[in-house]
Amino acid sequence: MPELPEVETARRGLAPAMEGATFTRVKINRPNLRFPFPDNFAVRLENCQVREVTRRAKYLALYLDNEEVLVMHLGMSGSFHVEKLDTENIDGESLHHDRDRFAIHDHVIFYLENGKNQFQVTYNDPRRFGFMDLINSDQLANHKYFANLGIEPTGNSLDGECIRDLFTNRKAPLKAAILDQKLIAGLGNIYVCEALWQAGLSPKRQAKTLCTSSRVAKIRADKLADAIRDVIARAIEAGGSSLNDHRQTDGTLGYFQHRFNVYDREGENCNRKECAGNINRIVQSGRSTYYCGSCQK
DNA sequence: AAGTGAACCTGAAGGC
DNA sequence: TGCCTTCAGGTTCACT
Repeated sequence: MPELPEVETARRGLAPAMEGATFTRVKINRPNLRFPFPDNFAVRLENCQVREVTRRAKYLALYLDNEEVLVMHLGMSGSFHVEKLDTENIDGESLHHDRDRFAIHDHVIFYLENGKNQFQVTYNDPRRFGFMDLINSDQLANHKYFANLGIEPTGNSLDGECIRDLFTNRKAPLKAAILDQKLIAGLGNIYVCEALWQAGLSPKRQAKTLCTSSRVAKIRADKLADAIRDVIARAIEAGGSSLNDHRQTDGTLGYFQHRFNVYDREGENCNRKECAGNINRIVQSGRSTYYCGSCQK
């Protein structure tokens, strides 16, 4: 699931429960996710206080008071569920309708308290492509997870000039270039398709075609940068997209999926006003690309 | 070096 | 009803 907006949504759900709170107990229900848990994972966390819950690209990084950082990636199907444990809601009528059914995939349970409240944070991940690791904070920036990450598509730093720098001499299709985490970090298959539609650019066009000195190339690069920032910002605002089981940490659904213009809309009409085309599905680098062949050039 | 496709794992959906 | 195939939000590794 989780592309940058979903991870940011998870971060915003975790922060109120975890920042300033201390791990009282950590329970792992299997020896590994995508990778084995680091040695003594639970013991190293217990009694640590969380200073800050941060996000970089699709990674969550929780800074702890012992100078370690809990790094977590949600893979394809990871999600968190936060429950406040209080006297009136001992058994927490969960908003997760199918929690029981998926409880076998509750691989990690964090218990925390902040002197006032107690929280249970459950990590669920059916496909187990996610992972967790503990890294010293002074090694974080140079760690393999983070060292090669590209620019963050949030804020205003990603602009047309930046895209032209990144895509210079790139022969790969534009779709593949935008998906490359070493160039721009955080976009996944859905939001790449959406951003390309919004910019009116074909996913099949070579990335370097936005880098010529022509006026039209510069305009295209500007439009693409604007579209990427806008799609990501709107998706974060909407609480991410909920496909299948994906929910926000309080169990409610994100709703950005109701605004998809191309993703998973094969055969349907293009949503652009003056466009009479419909949405095609092709496979690029082994993954589905959805786009309008009429208005994306 | 850069680009492509398979692999990792489980569940849902569709065809027969 | 069941069995089979295909596909899914990500990343990494092996290969051209």
